[in-house]
Order: sequence, then structure tokens, then C-alpha cells
Amino acid sequence: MAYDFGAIENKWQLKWEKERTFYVETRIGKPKFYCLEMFPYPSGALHMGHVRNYSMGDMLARFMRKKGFNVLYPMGFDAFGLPAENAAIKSNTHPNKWTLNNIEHMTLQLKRMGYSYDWNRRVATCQPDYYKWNQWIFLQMYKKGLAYRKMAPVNWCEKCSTVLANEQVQDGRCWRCDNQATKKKLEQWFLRITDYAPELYSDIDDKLNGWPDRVRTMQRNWIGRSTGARLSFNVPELDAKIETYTTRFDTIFGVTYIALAPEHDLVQEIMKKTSPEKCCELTQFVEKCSAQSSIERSAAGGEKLGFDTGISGVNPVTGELIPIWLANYILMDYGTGAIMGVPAHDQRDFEFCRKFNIPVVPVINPEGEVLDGETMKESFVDDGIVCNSGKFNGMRTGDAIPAMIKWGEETGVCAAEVNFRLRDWLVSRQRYWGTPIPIVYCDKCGIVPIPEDMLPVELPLDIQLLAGGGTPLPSASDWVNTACPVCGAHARRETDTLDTFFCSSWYFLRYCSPGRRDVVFDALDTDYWMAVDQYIGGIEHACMHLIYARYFTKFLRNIGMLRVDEPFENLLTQGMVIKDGAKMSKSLGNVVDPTEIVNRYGADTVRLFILFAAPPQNDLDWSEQGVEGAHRFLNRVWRAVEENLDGLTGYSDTVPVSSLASSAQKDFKRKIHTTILDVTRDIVEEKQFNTAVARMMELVNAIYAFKPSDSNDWKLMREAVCVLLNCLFPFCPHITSELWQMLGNASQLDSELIPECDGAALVVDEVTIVVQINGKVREKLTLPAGLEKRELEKRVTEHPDVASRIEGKEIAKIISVPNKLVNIVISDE
RNA sequence: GCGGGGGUGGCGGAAUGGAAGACGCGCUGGACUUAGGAUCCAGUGCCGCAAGGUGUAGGGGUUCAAGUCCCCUCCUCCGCACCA
Repeated sequence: MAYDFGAIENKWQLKWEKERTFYVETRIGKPKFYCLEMFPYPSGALHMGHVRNYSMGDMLARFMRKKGFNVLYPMGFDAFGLPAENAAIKSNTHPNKWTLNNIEHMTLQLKRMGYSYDWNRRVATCQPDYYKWNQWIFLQMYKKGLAYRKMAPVNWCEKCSTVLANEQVQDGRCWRCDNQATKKKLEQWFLRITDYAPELYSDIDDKLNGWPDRVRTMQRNWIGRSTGARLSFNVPELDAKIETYTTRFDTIFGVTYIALAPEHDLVQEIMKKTSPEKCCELTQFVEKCSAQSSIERSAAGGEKLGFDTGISGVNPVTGELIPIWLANYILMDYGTGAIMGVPAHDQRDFEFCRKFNIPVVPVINPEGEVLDGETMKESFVDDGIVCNSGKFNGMRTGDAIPAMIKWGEETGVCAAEVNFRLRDWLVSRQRYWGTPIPIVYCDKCGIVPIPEDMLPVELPLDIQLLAGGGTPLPSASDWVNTACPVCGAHARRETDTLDTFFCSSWYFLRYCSPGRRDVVFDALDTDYWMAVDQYIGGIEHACMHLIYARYFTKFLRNIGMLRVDEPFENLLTQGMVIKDGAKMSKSLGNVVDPTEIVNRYGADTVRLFILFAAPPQNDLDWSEQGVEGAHRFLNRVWRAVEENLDGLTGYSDTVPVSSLASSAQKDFKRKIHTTILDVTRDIVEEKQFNTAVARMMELVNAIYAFKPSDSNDWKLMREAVCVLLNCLFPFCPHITSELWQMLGNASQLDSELIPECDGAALVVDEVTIVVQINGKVREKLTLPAGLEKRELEKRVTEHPDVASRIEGKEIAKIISVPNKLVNIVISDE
């Protein structure tokens, strides 16, 4: 009987579905394990990246069940977002219909992979029973002052009269009509995530030890803690102050100009003092800068654009008048939107000053060198000796910074300040397919939050999308016009929707209490299940999603709803799936459809290949031949049982090591038990699923090499096969379940615990000792295990093969590692 | 530009500072066969008939011993806030 993967997989999937094998409940007192994967966007079809992500998670979930844990392993869909709108316009359907169809199709695809999700907990963020709680959380944040409105620029296409997502701007032009995109300022909603910056930063070191260093470093940089000083420059002509922040207060005597972002508030005031002609120039300058991307503007070496306002500010330390410029490389949403310009010690300032003939004044010299502002070719940014700075001359940079800030604080010039690079999170989107922000604008009361008992504010579905891609909500007058919930007067609904990252910032909490209509989640459930024990997903989420989710968790803890400080205990970031040296993509035409491969080889083969072909964090090179190799291996496993079925079903007990006679039997028994040990360590500690598979392949090779002749041999064979099926089950659940049943076992393999490793089976009598001479391997000797250093050295040096090599030479010393190696160091060989 | 990751056979990849290349793919030879794109056996870093030498991007260092630790150089890939 050949390995008929199609029939086998179908049989077991039906059985699991029918018996609800993987439904799970909160069971206080039982050890829990929460295994979570980043839920997919329902784009229409599963791709190999999903298959890789979820094959890892399913393997781990199944493995932990077999280790005795109560495992929460849920799945859902991140179902709001731009692609649904685009697809709907293109194919003349509705985003809701398109999305729900995709969800159903992808759910079937996931089931065909044999993943052991608790489908009872499925969420789809586009449904009112989910996004109602988005709105509820938003209102809690609003109550605490964490959600607020502010003007912010958006990408705008004049021709389509619509906001463009960054993705919809290509080379500065609208993706649909190719019109030049511009920036436009709109009143928008923000979340005050910066309030949480200190804790988000410090917990990276304190509480994210189960995360990859790489991701922790990325978050550290993203949040960007810096220590420095805030100081302001008086502008007498405008009767105003310009606030700046610097990490290099030690360069304050070298300030030769002030630069403002073109979007700075003060620009309006400046224009009042400027001739109409020059105002026109200024406006053009501001527009030119706004059209550039922030990366373009701030890149060192990028073209510096500047505009001299003709107005001066006062250096608070020297009392000197210095010019105020507008500069493209200053960003309004970074720091205070203004800088003190120190060309001698900042490369971008230097480039700016050379271009616009602003003086360069060095205030730090390199050791043993004196800089000349006239002739310098580049800025000096390293530490050095302070000069041109009054009483601070001669100090070293490291000492000068704190000393000068202290002096600055005493004289009232500056204030020491810790700054974060993290900016508040802009959550409003001028898009249709998202969560409506639960706010109305009342003619009488102004901004009014929707009362909680009126949630959800449902997104109207009977609506025609606009061909240009903009949001149709503002023109849905039946929906927009409403009564103020406070005073009953006419009010207009907020027509912006929430960023979809809002949905994904707390979905892991909803999984704990599925379907609850009365609460967002139940503390009984979250206290039991949280935190997530293992989170698996792509590295591309290292900063945004993984910081937002941390932020939400801390916020919900602060309002008394959660007990954990961090949502994700351990994080695994998997690499991409590559083919022919490039990421799989439709445009390159190198996409491999999972369904097709499953039809051809079966889900077990695909899962095995994808877990075996590369370590989880690495990119994985798709190889058809590799898939065939995995399939071949499963055929080998199948035959190992099928061809030996009579012998394997003849016995049910195992043989203890003490009853084994031959070294072949002992070696085989040892192989069986080291496999248990190695596979467990590779999965649980090392998270190296590829080597776990390799260990099982070795066991299968040993099974084929072992030729049973007596009853003890057959009992060993049965033990080997049972261990193999138990270890392989999390990777390939269908074939192993089938073979387990064929062996006559009444139990289900998924509820069977992984066999314990028998320590007695691991004991060895003899070991190979590597003999080195001056660090080079010269001999390999087989000696009894467990020899003491002295005895080991004696046995080695007296061995004829070694003795002949060292004869007549003077031994300087001998290094020996018991059971492993002896290195004989010979002086002047 | 800033930030991060990574360079080991023909390929994917193994190696608590202690035998470099586990496991798999590919390749070579053989067996069984009408057949082989099934299966099994043997081999497979490079140079060499061999003894042996040599080898983890390149260069330097620490060590009895370095793919692994330290310094410099080169090459690559990824992220950068309205795609999710």
C-alpha cells in the first residue's frame, strides 16, 4: 500500500474538525502556552510566507500540547485596509464582499494545511463585533487625553481631490492620474504614544529578553532616547522665541545661524515683516521643500536648500546676533522643528554654510590640532578639546557637555532634557475601509465622543466607492449628519477612519475571550492566557506593529484591565521565502502557489520542507528538488512502518538497556533516546527547527540500518518508530497519525505525550579521543569513557602511534579535555 | 543618509573556543531492472597517484587550540513612520 497523502490528509482533517480536537478553554491551574502568529491580511490567497509562518507556529503548538500544556493557538484576519478598496474599484464589487470572500477562501486553505487552530476564536477586524472594541479603546484613550487632534500634512492629489497613501505616491506623482502630488495640511487624530516612550524604551532592556537582539536594537533606535538640553533663542524683531534641542550643548559657542523647518509656525510671523516680493519667493521655497520626502530632505549629502529670512536671533550665551534661515533639511515633526546651526561640528550644517557663505566657527579641536573655520573641508564631529568657549576652553568633550549644561541651567540659558525620537502616532486616515472614529462634531458642543452604549458606530456598507480612490464617507449624508448625543443638536460624524495598525495592536487580547458582546475581553481569560509565550512573524513589523502592541498593552494595564507589562514574552522573526534569488512576487513571476504544491505532494511534505530548508530567521530558498527530498523522506518513513508491520505489531513492551546484549542494540537504543533529547532542545531552546528535522532523518537512517532478528530487536524497532512518530507529529501530523493507527495504537497521537528520554540509554563505554600535536589533529584513539586527565594523558602518550610521533621531542605541556581531546605541545618542532 | 543583519563545498545549511562541512539537495560509480524520473549500496571541500598539504570573504591579533572572541577592510541583503 503506497503512501496516499491525499486520502490520509483529508481523513484526519475531517476527524479533527468533527471532533473539535483543537478547541481550548481557560483552565486555571493547568500550565498554559499561548502560541501566536501575526494574523494575515486577507489578500485573497495564502502565499508561501504565510505557510512558513504558520507551519512554524503549528509545529510549536502541537509540540507543546504533547509536552502537556494547555495551548491557545488562534487565528484571525487583519481585514481593513487599502487593498480591499483598490480591488473593489477595479472589479466593481464592495470591499466588504471582497474581504469576506477572501477570508472564507483563506480559512479553507489554512485548514488544508492541517493547522490546529481553535477556529472558535477566529476574528475578522472588519466586522462590527470586533471594531466596536477599537472604538471603545479609542474612547478610553480620549478620556485620558491620549487621543487628540492636530494639524498634519498629507499627500494630496489636486486632480483626484483625494489624499494619497505614501504607497500611492510614485516619484512624487499620483499613481492614478500621474498628476504632481502635493502636501496639504489637515486636522487629524493622534495618539500620544510619546507619553509612554520612557517605559517603552527602558522595558526593551528589562523585559524583552526573549526577543531577538536585532529587534530590540531596532526598537531602541526607533524610540531613540537622547540626553541633551533645550534652549531658546530670542528674536527681538518678532518679539518671539525659537525653541531648539541639542545633544551637543558643548558646541553652543559655535552657533552661527538658526535654521527653521519651512513648516515652522514662526514662518507666518516672518512673512508679516517681509516685503511682498520676498514673501512670494518664500512661499515658493516652502512649497518646494514640502514636495520633498523627509528622507530626501534629511539625508546627509542630500542637496541643501535654504532661504535667508533677513531676521536675526540672539545667541543666549554670547549675546551675538545670528541670522535665521529656513532649511529643507529641518523637519517640523522631528524635535522642535528648529535647530541651532553649528557648521564646524555637524556635517549637514557644514554643507549648508559652505553653500550659503555662513561663517564656520570651530569650538572643538582634535587632539594636537587647531581647526580653521575658513579652510576646514568637513565638519569635526568627534570628541576633542573645547576652544573659543570662554572658561570652558581646554576641557574634553566628555566632561564639557555635563559641565556646560550645568552652567547653562544655573544661568537660566538651557534646561537639561531627555528626548525621544519617537513621534506621536497619527491614526486618522482619509479612507473608507476602516474603523469609523467614534466622534461627532456638534454645532453647539464641538467635539463630542460617542457614548459607549451607542457603540459600535457602524461603517455604512450601502455606499458607492469613488473612482479616484478617495473616501466616500464625507458625502454619505445620511450617515454623516446625525444628532449630538449630548444636546441633540445637529452634528456631523468624524469621517476619518482608524489606521489598521489600531486593529492589530490588541487582537491577541480578543482571542482570549472570543465572541464576548459585553466586554472587550474578560480579565479571567487574559490573566490566565497573557502574556503570549511565543509570537511568530516577519521582521518587517520590528518597529511599528510591535511598538504599538506594547503601547496598547501598557495603556490597558494602566487603566486596570491587564496585569502584564509586556504582551509578547518570546518573539521569533522568520525570514522571507525567496526564489531564484529574489523575494516571491507577482511582478517577478516567481510565485509558487501553496495550493498547487499541496495538491502535488501533500501538506505534510510542504510543512516538512519549509521547516527543514533553512533556520527560521534566515531567508528560505524555495527549491522544487528540496520539496521532492522532503517527500522522499516521508515515503521512507511510510515504508519503514508498512514493510515491517508484522514485526512491529507483534510486541508492545520496551526493552530496558540492562537487557540489551549487543553493541548494535545499545547503539540503536542510544540513537533513539538522543533523538528525543536533541529534537526537544532544538525546538524549545534553540528554535532551530531545521536541525530538529535533521535529527529525525538520522533516526530514520538508523532504523533502516538496523536489521532485526530476535524479539528484543523488534521491540527496539517498535520503540524507535514510536519515538519517531511522536517527534515528527508536530511537523507532519497527518502521516504520523495514520501510521500510529496502523501500529494498532488506540490513543490519538496528538494527545500522546512525547516519550521521556531514558538517561541509562545515553551512557557510552568508549569514546574517541582526538590527539593533537601543537594544535593539529594527528591521531584518533578509541579509549574507555570517563578517564581522568592524568590517566588519559598517560594512555595517549604511551600509545605506540602517538609515542612514535613525539619520540625525542621535548613536551612543553599537555592540554587535555576528558572524553574529548589531548593536545600535546612540543617546543621547537 | 541613518539603522540593522549576513558572508562556511556545486546549492540549502551543521558545528557549548576542542575532529570544519551533521542532515538534505545535486553530482559520480555500482546493484536490481524491459525501463528508471522508483528503490538500495558506495563515493563526493580543494590540490595530490599517494604520503601529505590546504581550507570558513580579505588582512591583522588573543589562545595550547579560532568558522566561533577582538580590531581593520571588502562585498551583500533588509527596514526607515499613510502597504500590511
